[in-house]
Amino acid sequence: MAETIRTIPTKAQLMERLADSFSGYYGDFSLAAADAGLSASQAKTLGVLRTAPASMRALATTLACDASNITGIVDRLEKRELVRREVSPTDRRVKNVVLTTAGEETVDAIRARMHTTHAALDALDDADRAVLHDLLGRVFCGARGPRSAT
Amino acid sequence: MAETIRTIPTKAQLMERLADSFSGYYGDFSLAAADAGLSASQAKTLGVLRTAPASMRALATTLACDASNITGIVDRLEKRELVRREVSPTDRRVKNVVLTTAGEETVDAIRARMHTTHAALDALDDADRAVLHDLLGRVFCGARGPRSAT
DNA sequence: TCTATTGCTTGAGATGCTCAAGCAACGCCG
DNA sequence: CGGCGTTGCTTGAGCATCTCAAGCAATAGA
Repeated sequence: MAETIRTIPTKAQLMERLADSFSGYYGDFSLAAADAGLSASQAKTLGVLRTAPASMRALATTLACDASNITGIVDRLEKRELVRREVSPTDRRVKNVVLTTAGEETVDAIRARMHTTHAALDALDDADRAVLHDLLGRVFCGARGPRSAT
Repeated sequence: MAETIRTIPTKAQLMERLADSFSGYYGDFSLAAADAGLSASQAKTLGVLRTAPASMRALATTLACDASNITGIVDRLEKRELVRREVSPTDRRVKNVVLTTAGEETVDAIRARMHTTHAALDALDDADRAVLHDLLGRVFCGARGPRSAT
């Protein structure tokens, strides 16, 4: 990989870049979701569940909205059999929302249809992709940096 | 900066990381917007306008939604004097939406209140921030890579 | 047990969103 | 010039999303 020369961005520039990036990603995402006949909120919810099942409460926290909101979204997803409510065995108040097989396929199909994002990622080489994956993990997922060979 | 060792993520892993990252960003963003008394859509619209004024049509394209949708959002933003409609001098059909000073301050205030994101960015050093800024630009803004010193 | 808390749902009211329809301004072409 | 298709925005209908307040069932703690 080449040594690169960059100017250091200010914090405000970086925030603006994040906002622009998010805007671009979200546009691509919601168009892909619409292709699958889903709203952005529904697709976002499916996406969260792709990693692991979650309770209604956990979904509300992750999506930063009121729990009553999740009730309606999950109602509609359940009606389409993309998702299933399962009463928690350890706490009968809790309902765990689980993706059905059709639900998993839908998430994958939506991600596959994000043509703009895919094309952009294709323009990166493996090393850049690795760096991006790592940096995003550290910023948004609280991951530690990779092993350092200093 | 240290030489680092990373494993190469698959495309699917990278897509999932992007989804998680934007989920995290969106949560932080919409909480900050709510602090300012704005919905996520309203705040997103203001954010787009922070870079430059745009016509209703351009906003609809950028936000990947119907133009009639923008009418309502801009109506409400205008009612709060965060935004102004200006008839284009070159095409009287077109209305350019421009941020007021209060609007600019609101965007900046929202970005400043994104504590989770700020804290995460603070954990990066300057070099990492530069790399992140560059990679996001190449993926989502169609920017070319930085000058290479290979 | 009694009580406070937690997880989910319901209903009301505002906003977001898409579609179809409509008006005004533009552009082109005869 | 005059006609005519196109474009930019708005309106209205209909449903989804979202917040808030209220309510019920199950849990946890005293």
